[in-house]
Amino acid sequence: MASNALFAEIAALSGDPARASMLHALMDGRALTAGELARVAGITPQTASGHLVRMTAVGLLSVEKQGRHRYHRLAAPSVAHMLESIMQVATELEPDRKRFTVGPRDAALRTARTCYDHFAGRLGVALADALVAHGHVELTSEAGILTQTGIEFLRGAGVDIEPMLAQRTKRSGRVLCRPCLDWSERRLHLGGAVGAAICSHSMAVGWTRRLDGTRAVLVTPKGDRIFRETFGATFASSP
Amino acid sequence: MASNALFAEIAALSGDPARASMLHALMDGRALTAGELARVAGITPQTASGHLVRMTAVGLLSVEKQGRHRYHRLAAPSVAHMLESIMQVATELEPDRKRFTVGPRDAALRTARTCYDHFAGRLGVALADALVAHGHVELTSEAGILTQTGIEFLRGAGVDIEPMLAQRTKRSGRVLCRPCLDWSERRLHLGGAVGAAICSHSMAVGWTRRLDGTRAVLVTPKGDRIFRETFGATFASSP
DNA sequence: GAAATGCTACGGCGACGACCGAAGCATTCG
DNA sequence: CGAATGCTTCGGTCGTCGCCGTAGCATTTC
Repeated sequence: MASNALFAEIAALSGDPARASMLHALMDGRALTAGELARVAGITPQTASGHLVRMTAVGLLSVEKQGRHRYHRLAAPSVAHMLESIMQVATELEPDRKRFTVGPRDAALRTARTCYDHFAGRLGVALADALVAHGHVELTSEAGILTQTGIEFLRGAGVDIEPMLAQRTKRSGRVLCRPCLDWSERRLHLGGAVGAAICSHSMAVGWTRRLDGTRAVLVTPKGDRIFRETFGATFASSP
Repeated sequence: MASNALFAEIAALSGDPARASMLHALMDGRALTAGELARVAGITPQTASGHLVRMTAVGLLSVEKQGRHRYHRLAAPSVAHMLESIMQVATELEPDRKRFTVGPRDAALRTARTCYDHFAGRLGVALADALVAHGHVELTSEAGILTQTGIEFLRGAGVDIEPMLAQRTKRSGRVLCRPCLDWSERRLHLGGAVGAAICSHSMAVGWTRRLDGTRAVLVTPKGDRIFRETFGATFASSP
């Protein structure tokens, strides 16, 4: 197989601490500037620029020029999925040293955050649990499906699922979706197209909004009511 | 998040050409000796030993001592899944230079091989296609499910699916499974517990057997008949 | 017991690459 | 038009790591 070199290059690009920090910061699906990424990684802009050029050249990142800024984002969902899977291995191999350092910022991240294109943290897990409990979704570590009642439920909640219905399998009338292991909660939550649809709709109608410049997500009072009353999800904003 | 260092270390370990070769060779789920892995990677045993110690220390590999040999294998399915996901990114980013160099060995690999614990290559794709065509499996790039008729079909074919039935979701009576993108065929095939069950059963009853010391798989005449007549899979042993 | 095999620890060499300072291009603002 | 901002390119330094040769330990074989 000739692609061994490319495989190694991709893994090596992900394997430098500074680049890993940048990729991690990009995992919420937003586009960040080179300066922001440099700050996240704790390196100078020159060094960050070099890293970004390399990752873009290989195709891990895509760049969009806007004024004097250059916005970088993950080039494809498969890249996000790869980072997830590496993170999952890291989570499994993590020794028992206390799991994650606790800080104010981390607290917000654990409460609710985005994971590339869907919700994670306690919010993501709570929503997934609620959907499973009501029979709207079935979920295992290998795969998930949105049931017929789930399709109707989401449609009723205003979440646009038409694109997903187009790709659903003929016989089932159900939409397959992807499970995603949350690294802070160590629980499954809802990824894939279904999770993305819920997340983007929540942002669009103001159930949630992004917090400053991080992956953290704020649940608005309106969203809190919807999630509790309509979705039936119970989660506390503080652990 | 404190696990950034571990994330980077895991990716870096996968990112060296020699180590990548070894991990790749281990992706069929078998356990190989340090010497075999050294030969695969094209390095001396001393160097390979160093690599293996490091990967084992972190937890990517597990070792089993047997006489004067030390057998190394991937430590967990999540590691195989991670390697798959990196390979998928590599496949997507591969420039148009002709896909894979053709050689006698490669031809056998493209016909039928194992992918950690299930079938890949034309055999894997053909089996997945046939199961989908008969309504036994539904498959998208995000997830897959084994339908009720699929459960009965596999049971009738003698494939042990009891362990999977134990983890199936209550309401559906269906077993979720994992899709896996084949890097040579660029098509989905059947991974996860369902794919593993089919593969191990095929090996056990002699429908297939491993070819010398590689990932390549030979379909026996008996297996060829079963796959064609019972599964309804059509695939040619030469492209 | 001695030789052979498989693997691992040690030491040194060589190269790749991560990093920053200085300098140069684009873009925006006053 | 200058000044400021954001980013990139270039040169040079330094640390890390992949590699092998030698040597040493375990296990098997004769």
